[in-house]
Amino acid sequence: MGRSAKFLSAQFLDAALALVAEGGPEAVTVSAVAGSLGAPIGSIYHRFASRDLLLAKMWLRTVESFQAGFLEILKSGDGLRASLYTPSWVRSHVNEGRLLLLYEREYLISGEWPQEVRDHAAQLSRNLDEGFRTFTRKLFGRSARPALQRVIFALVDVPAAAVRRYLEAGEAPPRIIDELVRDTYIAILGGNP
Amino acid sequence: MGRSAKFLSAQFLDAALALVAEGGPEAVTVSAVAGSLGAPIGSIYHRFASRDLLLAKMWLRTVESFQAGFLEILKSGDGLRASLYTPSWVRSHVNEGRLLLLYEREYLISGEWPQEVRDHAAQLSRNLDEGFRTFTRKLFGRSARPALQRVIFALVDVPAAAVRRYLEAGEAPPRIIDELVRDTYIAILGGNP
DNA sequence: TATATACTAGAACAAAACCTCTAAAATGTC
DNA sequence: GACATTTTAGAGGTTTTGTTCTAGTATATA
Repeated sequence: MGRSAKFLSAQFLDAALALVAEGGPEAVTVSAVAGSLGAPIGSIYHRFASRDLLLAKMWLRTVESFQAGFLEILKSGDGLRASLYTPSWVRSHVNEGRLLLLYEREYLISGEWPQEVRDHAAQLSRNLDEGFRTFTRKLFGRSARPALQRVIFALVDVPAAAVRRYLEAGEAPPRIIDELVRDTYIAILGGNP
Repeated sequence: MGRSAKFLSAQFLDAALALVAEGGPEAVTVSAVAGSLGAPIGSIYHRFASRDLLLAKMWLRTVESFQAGFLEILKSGDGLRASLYTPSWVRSHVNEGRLLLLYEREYLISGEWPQEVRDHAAQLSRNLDEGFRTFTRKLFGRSARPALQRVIFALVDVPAAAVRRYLEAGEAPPRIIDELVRDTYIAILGGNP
């Protein structure tokens, strides 16, 4: 049933990820991806209709990987642990961390997104929203909007901020930032009904 | 002493800034900058040796503008007010905020930086470091490294994080984030000798 | 007014990007 | 072994980019 593949889709995504992490989105040219695997350009277009679709798939795969672990903790209701998930995850996923935290999504995939990608992204976004909303309800009772903003700040924005400058420098985030994230979490969400 | 200028350097920088803010660094093509002013390409190269230099000058001008106000407050010793400077500045400088907070510097100007730019950037960086160090000494006595990290977290990283998601969405940061930044500041640096 | 000078104007060029397209290679099924 | 199908292979087209270069234009000063 046909020739067996020499290069898998995942390999192209991995190569693209490494290129983004090292040189930013514009380093991910189709020929650079091919070149870093020793693969021909044709093999990439055989699997991905366009460069944009390759980047989008890479982005979705990475977000999904991050969110899976994050949502699991969030659903357990342990907010403090959820806030520490980002530093922890980033330490074992440096390239992925650089992709998600250093580059704007709209900028990574310019122009119109393919429908398939839009749907997947929308679903991931819904899952995350849902997770935050139920967590917020659990913590504050009825989810008033300022409450949700506090939660997102403490669980997403602050951990990302703590980690970003180290990712930019290409270093692993030091242990001290866990303290900072924890202290901030307690200040923002700690003393709550 | 020669023909009077129809287009000033600052106009090119302004146009480039608007383009970055709207479409990211890759939207800043030389012809796009020229086009948005109705200027010929030659006029740009008459003032800037290369596209990279244009972007670098734009970046330096923006950083300098931000830092001037920030350092003034920092020198006064009012850390809380310094932490609220970022949200405030960003509200009145949306494009500049997007430039500084959304795009990695190394990525904006790819490759080697011209010497002149490196010197200027190094000086700005020294000024900022110096400001943080004296502030930290004032607050903690001898500047131990973890103390400096706390200061940078509370004064730079957290305010930037609070603001970033609104800049990405193209909105002005709401007032509530000032509360969050303030609460975090107090938690991280508030109860100190 | 004449001239030197600062600037505008944009055509032209080389490099690089994305993508297409044709041909060949390799493998499972009859 | 022959065929159908999947995949590799990469040369070539089109578009866009940064940059150069030559020619022309307008102005301050003498």
